Amino acid sequence: MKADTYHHGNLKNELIEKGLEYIDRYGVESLSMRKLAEAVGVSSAAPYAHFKNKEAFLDAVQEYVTDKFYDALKDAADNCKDKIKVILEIGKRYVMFFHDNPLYYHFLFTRSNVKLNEYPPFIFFESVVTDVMNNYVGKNLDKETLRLKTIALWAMVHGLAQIISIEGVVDTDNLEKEIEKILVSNGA
Amino acid sequence: MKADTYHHGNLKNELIEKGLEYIDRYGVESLSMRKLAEAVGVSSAAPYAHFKNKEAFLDAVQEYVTDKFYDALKDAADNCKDKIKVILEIGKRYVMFFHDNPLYYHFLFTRSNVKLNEYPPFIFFESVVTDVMNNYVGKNLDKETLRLKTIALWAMVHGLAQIISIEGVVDTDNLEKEIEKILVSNGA
DNA sequence: ATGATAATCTTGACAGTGATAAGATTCGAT
DNA sequence: ATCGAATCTTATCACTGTCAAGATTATCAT
Repeated sequence: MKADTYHHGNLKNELIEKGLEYIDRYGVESLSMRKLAEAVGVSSAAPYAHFKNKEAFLDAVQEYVTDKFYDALKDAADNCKDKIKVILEIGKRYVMFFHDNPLYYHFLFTRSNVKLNEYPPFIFFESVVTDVMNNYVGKNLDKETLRLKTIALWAMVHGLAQIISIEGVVDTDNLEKEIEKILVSNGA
Repeated sequence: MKADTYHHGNLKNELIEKGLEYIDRYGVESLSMRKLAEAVGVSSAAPYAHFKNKEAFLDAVQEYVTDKFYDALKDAADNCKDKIKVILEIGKRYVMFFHDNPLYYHFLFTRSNVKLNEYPPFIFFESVVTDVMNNYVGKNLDKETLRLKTIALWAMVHGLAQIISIEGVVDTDNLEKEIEKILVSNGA
């Protein structure tokens, strides 16, 4: 082997990104470590120097996508001047994120290692809801009610994301407006 | 081979039921056609007389579970005398169905062949919502609003099922009561 | 009943998969 | 420059989905 290429140099990251590309295009099921290794130009056992097994590799990709997802929600919140509408904007971005990358949804939420209470996007969402409810909406809700409200909102947005991104119930003409209508009509 | 056992007799159904058992216990990922064949007492290629491939087999199992799911929702509606509360009761049963069998959820909704508009449980749900809104709740909603309302309700219940069954946000002490509170606080 | 045809099941094989062990190559700190 | 650690290759294993060929049984017209 040539000295130049024996050590790849950036294998770990490149595997993650190539893996995500595959998942986005073909879904997790059709992803194999060997094909991935070949696509990156490395032998089939090389990835196992960086990841204990396929499961651990997928965990890493999942974390990578979760970061993107989190950033998207945060960006939606940051770019919303009217604080009253911030929950709605996050909800729209949530749905659109998976609408743009339908295969992400299954990949992210099919893997059973998500504990919502420790899930950064949810924690962020909860803090926003709390903030908005306490400081911008008149009502002063108690902790319990606030939590139930948060869960209900998250559930609706989450369910909506699946329905729209994967099962195509809503026609895509005016998708964002349509999403808004649905969310608003149910307390977002 | 002994004459008595060469023809299994009920292989197709038994494969489906054994397969479901596996999925319920260990998840789809760890299900292999060969193990399944062995568990049922048949050679590894036998299943392919009944199913074109693994995909087609899983489709059959999925249909089988979907029927159970549909029956559960229908049963919840039938056993509810107070028509005003029927949506709530369906929602509770929906969530509980997957709470009792968490691995069903991923199996059912991970497979990307569900089109909500042709999905019997959803069609049933939509008809119930329409009926209740038109005949038991005072409001006379137009078709468009009704449809958005239905989608929002379904999305919330659907999202809630995932959150509760898999991600364990709500403690299980008074689960049904808790679900009720969440749904009621958001228009169910 | 007999025989033909179809349905069902077995055996044996193939390529592809995740994973590991043993060894080769290179990097980095000393 | 050297030695240990990190990284990569080669070879191999058990397992998987699936198919082709043939064996066995069921079905049904005659």
